[in-house]
Amino acid sequence: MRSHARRNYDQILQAATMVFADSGPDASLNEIARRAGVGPGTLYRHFPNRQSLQTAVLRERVEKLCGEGADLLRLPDADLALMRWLSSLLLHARSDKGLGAAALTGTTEQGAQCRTAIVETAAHLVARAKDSGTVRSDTSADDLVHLVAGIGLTTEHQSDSAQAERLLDTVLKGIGMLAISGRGSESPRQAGAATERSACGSAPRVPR
Amino acid sequence: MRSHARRNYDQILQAATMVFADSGPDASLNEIARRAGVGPGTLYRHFPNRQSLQTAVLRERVEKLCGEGADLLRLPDADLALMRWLSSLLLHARSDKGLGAAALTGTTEQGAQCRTAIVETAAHLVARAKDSGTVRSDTSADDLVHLVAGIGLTTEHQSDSAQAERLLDTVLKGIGMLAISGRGSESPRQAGAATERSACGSAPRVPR
DNA sequence: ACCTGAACACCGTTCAAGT
DNA sequence: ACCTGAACACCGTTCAAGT
Repeated sequence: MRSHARRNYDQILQAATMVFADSGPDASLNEIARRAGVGPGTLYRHFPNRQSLQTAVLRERVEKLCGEGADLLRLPDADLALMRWLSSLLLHARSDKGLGAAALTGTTEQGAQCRTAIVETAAHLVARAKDSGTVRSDTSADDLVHLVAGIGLTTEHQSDSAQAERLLDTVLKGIGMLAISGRGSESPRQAGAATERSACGSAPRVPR
Repeated sequence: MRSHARRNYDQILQAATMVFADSGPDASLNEIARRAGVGPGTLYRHFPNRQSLQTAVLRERVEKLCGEGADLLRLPDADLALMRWLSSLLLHARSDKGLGAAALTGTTEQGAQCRTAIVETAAHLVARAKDSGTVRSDTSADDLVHLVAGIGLTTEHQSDSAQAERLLDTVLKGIGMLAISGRGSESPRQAGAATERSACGSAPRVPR
């Protein structure tokens, strides 16, 4: 019978992934249960609250995101590494109509756990960018994650990510990156996250 | 009979103000109708959707906020004026558990109207801060409002506003304000929005 | 003509009844 | 002992029935 329960768990997770992708973080839990072919009680037994289901769906993505952060620590340019990772974090926050950002701002135990992993990854990249990069020493990793989550939330209804990337560039300038050239900068092309990313194309992110 | 309808309208608005303050932007519309002593249909007749009720509650506050922005245009220091107004905007966004920010990111006609008024006010202050202040010329008023709304959303569950103000300081630095002293700044007290505001105390914001 | 609340479909959540 | 879906209270929304 244990295998039956396990199968239910997997089906709920699979259904939740689909429904959250369709309808965003506030999707109906009953619909998820319906699509998984189980009763609502079964869903609640496996996932006591909405956020535990959200974070379960996001778990793999968050692990991948943190893994990418660890890889980027090997990149020679500390600033570039942090910049790239924050771009990925923004992509994560904006995924599935703000599901990533919603999980990041949650207050339950599962949400806090998810945020802790992300903030720790950010902290490593930030520390290195302070030491060998241009990032100001008073920069807080937790603040940075909150700012990116905020950008994700405020742009979550936009399908285009252009504005979100522009907002991230402003934040990057705010912590000392992107070579601010002072008042009334005339340079039409700042080396922002957007342009950096497209210029880099599909090149591997970590040198061997 | 028209006066009766008018009285209903006022009672709904008054009830909505109370309930939104208690329960935030997602408060139950039926409860608002109940507290106003009317049926749900009456509420829907006066306010066809949730956002029209939210913006009606916020209308006075938004007008006051825009009025404050117009007053601040008379302040000699253009940077300080923009800084103070963005502090007020953040306060607005965070009010009533994120009601202000929710109205700012909405997609209905009423929400767009509310946002337009705020972005226009921001645009005047930004333009002046570019001309006679330190704000970079590529700064967008719309982006700025989105950033503040994002900070409001990402900190809406926090009763303390300390982090929100810190995040705003980072954004201000990102647009060229707050006298960035370069990499690894050692100065423990940046002249941020938070400290500026408390240092100013209850002094009038506009000189005569 | 304008206003209204009973009624509908749906939601989140629980817990008595099953295996 | 573990699992479950019928049942409950509530939500947003509508529209036939009232004045």
